Amino acid sequence: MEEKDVVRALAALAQAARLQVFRTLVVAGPEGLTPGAIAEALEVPASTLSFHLKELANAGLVTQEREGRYLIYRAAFERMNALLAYLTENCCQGQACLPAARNCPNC
Amino acid sequence: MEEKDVVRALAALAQAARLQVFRTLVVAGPEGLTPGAIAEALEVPASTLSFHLKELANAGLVTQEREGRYLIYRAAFERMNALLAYLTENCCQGQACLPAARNCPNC
DNA sequence: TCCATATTTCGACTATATTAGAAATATAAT
DNA sequence: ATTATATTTCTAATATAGTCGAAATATGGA
Repeated sequence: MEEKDVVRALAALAQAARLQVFRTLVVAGPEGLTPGAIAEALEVPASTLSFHLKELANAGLVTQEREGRYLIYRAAFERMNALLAYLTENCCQGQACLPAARNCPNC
Repeated sequence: MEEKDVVRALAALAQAARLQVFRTLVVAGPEGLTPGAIAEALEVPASTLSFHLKELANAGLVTQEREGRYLIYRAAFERMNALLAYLTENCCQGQACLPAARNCPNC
């Protein structure tokens, strides 16, 4: 992941409303969610949500797919992996800086 | 780490100049660096750098200590750990999303 | 074809962030 | 005391981001 992309991904997550949207999509998992469902869950106007989803999509953190009349947004887990990998490698260099093993039940 | 703090930390890193400053401090390690040294390395005006260091400090990602005539800034590794822990726990839920083990030579 | 629903785009506005020179402050050296 | 160096704070300007109603677009169903 290039530094430019890292900054874009960080910026996409560095906003309360957007972080919530992303977290909601993470919880939803591979099924994804429609903007309508997200808007209802987070009580945010459709046009505002659309703006934030676009930001997340531009950063590569969510994907969009049309399903008939609906759109389905999904968290892009690989991209999030890549972001975490970059931060782990470049922002903790030489330090004991790997909380993952301690904090994640899956490992 | 509270969501509010997570957003602040992400915002602090979500800016090219600041991410570079932070990475430079990470590379410098526990010794830290003076603003003068950082300014020279990154070729950024003193007042601009000062602004960015303050942002990083407000986010808890760097610490400041006075050493005589100089100030020494250091990366706050624990805080970075906490940020990574939050992202790992909350933004990858239930997914194979732990690149740390794969990417870090220390584990 | 016409209507209803889902969602985005547009537009105008407000708010926040970034930049960098100049002035102020802190400390050390002479 | 005075001067020099390191750094921050101030200030004013520019630039970027966020909000949301209204209008536009896309699709499915009657």
